Amino acid sequence: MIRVLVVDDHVLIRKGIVLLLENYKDVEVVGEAGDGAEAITQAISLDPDVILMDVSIPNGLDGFTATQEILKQMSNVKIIMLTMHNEVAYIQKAIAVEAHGYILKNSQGGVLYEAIHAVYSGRIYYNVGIPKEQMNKLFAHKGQEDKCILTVREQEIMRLTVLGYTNVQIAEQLYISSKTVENHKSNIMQKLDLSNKAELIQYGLANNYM
Amino acid sequence: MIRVLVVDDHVLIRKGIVLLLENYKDVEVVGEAGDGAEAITQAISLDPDVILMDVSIPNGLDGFTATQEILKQMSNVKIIMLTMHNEVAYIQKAIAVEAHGYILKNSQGGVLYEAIHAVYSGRIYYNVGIPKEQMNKLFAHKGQEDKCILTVREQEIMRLTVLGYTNVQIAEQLYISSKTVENHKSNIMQKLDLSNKAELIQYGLANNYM
DNA sequence: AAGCTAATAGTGGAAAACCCCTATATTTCT
DNA sequence: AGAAATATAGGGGTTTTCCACTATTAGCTT
Repeated sequence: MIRVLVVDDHVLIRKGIVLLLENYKDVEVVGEAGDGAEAITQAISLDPDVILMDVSIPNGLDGFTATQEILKQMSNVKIIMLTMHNEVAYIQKAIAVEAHGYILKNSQGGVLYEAIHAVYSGRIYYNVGIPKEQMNKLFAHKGQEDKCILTVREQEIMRLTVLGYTNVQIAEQLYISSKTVENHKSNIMQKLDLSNKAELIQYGLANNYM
Repeated sequence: MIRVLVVDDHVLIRKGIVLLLENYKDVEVVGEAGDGAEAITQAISLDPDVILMDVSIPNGLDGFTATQEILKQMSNVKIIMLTMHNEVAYIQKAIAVEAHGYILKNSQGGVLYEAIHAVYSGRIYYNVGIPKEQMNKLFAHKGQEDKCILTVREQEIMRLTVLGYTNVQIAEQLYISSKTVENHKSNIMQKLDLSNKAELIQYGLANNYM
């Protein structure tokens, strides 16, 4: 029996996935979580074999950060990232936090089952829509590129910027000064070598910061 | 028995929803579709009682457009929009295309069942996280805004705006003055009853002006 | 202890956006 | 022919960005 914890902020989707998993006789859903913080406490108290972790869960603590936290405290659990996006930036991030699996929400149901079995028996299972050579390159460059990736705060700024909020509106939402927002923005631009706002927005859109 | 068609591009989520629905004895899932075009053909051939329609389905034909098309050809079917976003612009759009229901993916499972029953028996079911007065205003303004369709030029301005270009950059691309761009923008905002840039951008993103 | 990074906040000036108007030529609808 | 919609452009004033700096604090790393 593989004991699974399901993490997704959308109740409907989470319940759906749980039902889907309950079809399999050797899989048991032992718990559910709706955000990153809950995921961490549930992981510790339930000690599941596998965690299905949605990437874009709310309340600051995203799926990657939660994954990192959990793996820091529990070395035995296997974590599969679950997302709608097959953007390279996400996959890179998943590799960086050493997630054991990565599958897309528009996979067939069988893929989910396969992934659970694969990571449970110690394998790495990345089912993504990008060429194998590129995947290998990503794994090879592991460790290098977590320095060219945005911090959690920067990601949040990026997201809100893409959504068209002004610096002042972003500042209000995050309880910081609009000047700080400005600074984060220019740091992001420097990190990603972007030279104007349009490029920033388009990078954000391409990498699904929405 | 209420015959339901489920439309969502993410296979995993779709299967999950189907399983969720199959728990209810008076609901029968008669079909599934993964994009707008498929939704339309399935709707016509299966003649379901209720369609659960995800908003952000790919391949150009989004959930709203598909809904409009289907309702144009079949007056009896009830359509519930299903989305992650409770943005006003989305809800407005749902009202404009005369969807019978609108629920969020992070609703409880029971909400889905309630919604299906409500629309099946002829009621309107909008379960959204915004105040009632605002909802009423949105419904009151209905009819005004289905003629509020953007002109070709306005759509172009919208697209470039969403992509983060400044007024001057847009002006250069279209060989017009930046003042004209400004005017188009404010016309768009007036037409769509949007009060700031963030709403404009989010409307644009929601409606795939990218 | 020294150094690094992330997050915070500021100054000050130039550029751009935003807002509320007016105005004109063209096309399209009635 | 007259009215309405579309696309164009500008004036003038207020607010916001953008840019190039400086600076402080907290939390790591070595």
